[in-house]
Amino acid sequence: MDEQSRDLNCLDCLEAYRSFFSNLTPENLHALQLQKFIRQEKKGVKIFLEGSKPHGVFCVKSGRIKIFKHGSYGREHITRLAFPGEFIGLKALLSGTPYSVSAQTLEDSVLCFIRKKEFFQLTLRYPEFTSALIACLSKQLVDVEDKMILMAHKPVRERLATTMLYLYHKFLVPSIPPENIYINLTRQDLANIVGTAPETICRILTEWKEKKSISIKGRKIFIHDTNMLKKIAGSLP
Amino acid sequence: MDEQSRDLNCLDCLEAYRSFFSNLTPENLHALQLQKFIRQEKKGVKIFLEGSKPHGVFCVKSGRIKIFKHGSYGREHITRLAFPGEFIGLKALLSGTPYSVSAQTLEDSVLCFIRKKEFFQLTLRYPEFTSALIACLSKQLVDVEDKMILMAHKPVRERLATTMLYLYHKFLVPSIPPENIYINLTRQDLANIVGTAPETICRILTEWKEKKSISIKGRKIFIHDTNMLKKIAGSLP
DNA sequence: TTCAAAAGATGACAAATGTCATTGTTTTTA
DNA sequence: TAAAAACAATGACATTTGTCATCTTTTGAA
Repeated sequence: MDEQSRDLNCLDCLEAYRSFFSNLTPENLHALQLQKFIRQEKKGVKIFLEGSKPHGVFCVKSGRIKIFKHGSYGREHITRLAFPGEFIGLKALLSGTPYSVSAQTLEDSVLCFIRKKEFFQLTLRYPEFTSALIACLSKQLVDVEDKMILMAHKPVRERLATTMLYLYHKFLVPSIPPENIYINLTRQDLANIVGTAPETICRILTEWKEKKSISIKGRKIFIHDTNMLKKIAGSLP
Repeated sequence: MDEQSRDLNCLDCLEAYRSFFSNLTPENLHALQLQKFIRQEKKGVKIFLEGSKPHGVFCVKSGRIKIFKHGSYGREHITRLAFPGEFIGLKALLSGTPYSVSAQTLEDSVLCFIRKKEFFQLTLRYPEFTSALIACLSKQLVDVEDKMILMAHKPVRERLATTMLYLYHKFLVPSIPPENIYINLTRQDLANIVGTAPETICRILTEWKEKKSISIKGRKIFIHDTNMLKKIAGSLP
């Protein structure tokens, strides 16, 4: 941990409206606020490794984090990207098992860290905190099951469309007009999310580009026609 | 609910050693025992439907239950099979959302039912019950993520090998010698778990049969050489 | 700003999987 | 137990996706 301080407020994270913290009462939040450490990291830094033991839980303050598993033949399987306001390493901490995944920054990022001991004190002291945790885990379970079905039962094109729509919404920020939002991931990372080869990603993207549904500037992917993607994803008739 | 009684003991379910209940104290178990209803169902009966609201949680006493989602074109995506000692509908109850899946018996089955109100009273009265729930959900999350990676990043042959090994272990019962254990599912159901067409299942099974690693009697699949399957599944070198 | 290294795009071909049709067998139900 | 219905197996062929090679463009570090 390169730098530690306590000068960022948890209320800032609340602004990341998708946060788990939006379930918490101000009292819970204040308790959390007193307990946390700040960790600033450059792009490409590993936060923790598959197999190691968690000593607490992280919350993303800014930046994006890649959560992944090493597969055979040096392949990488990305299980999710973590955005501001989201927990990292919650599962491992709660189940009392080593990390089942690794985490690495995709860009310069700031993380908050709450130590194991203080985290569990919070669960003991604030029952609503525990309820929020259970609701959060159940919700995650529903989401992962949906993703599992998507991966198991749909062709690559459909998986990519669904993934890009999902990412698009995650990248959306109120302060930036939607048409300026872009997905900024390597083709390899996209392939590692969708479960295919980077060449296949390129081909499908080129096809959609020719249909003017998206445009591509280097690594950046701009989405113009979400309805077209929704049709392919099967969420529109 | 066709029949209701209270004459089955939760300790019986403990014998289903894989049960969540093995995490519970005798006191918790006794409390549960007093609260539950019994529901006996024939093969093929729907226990609940995707989109409906949960009024409690089920626990499988005997039989096997198919948990699935309806997809496009009348397809069916099986997310899991529930065996004796396992909960059904826990996610939905805990997250306070409608069922995200449907449940249907694969054979004549007996289920226990604990009503919502009594279930949440248990969580309030017994903190260890809540901890067990959180650990259970976290564990499930790890499992589903593994399954997601399997489905997203592995070819059908590997997915089928992994699935069959998993099912084989689930079907194992101490009272029956392992060589008499068989997987008893339609090719369609297997395909709906693995995410492929039933024809593809048939072809791979025939291939393995010719290699003497399995044998097939009608619908029943006997596994002779688990190591060969483990090799294909990638869990052996 | 420049340049090396990394990443993107694309063609050619191979392999895996899906679809449809047909036939024989097992399972279910009356 | 017999007939009907559902299921399993298999061939032929279409489609999708993966792999390898090559060339171009972008990115990031000096």
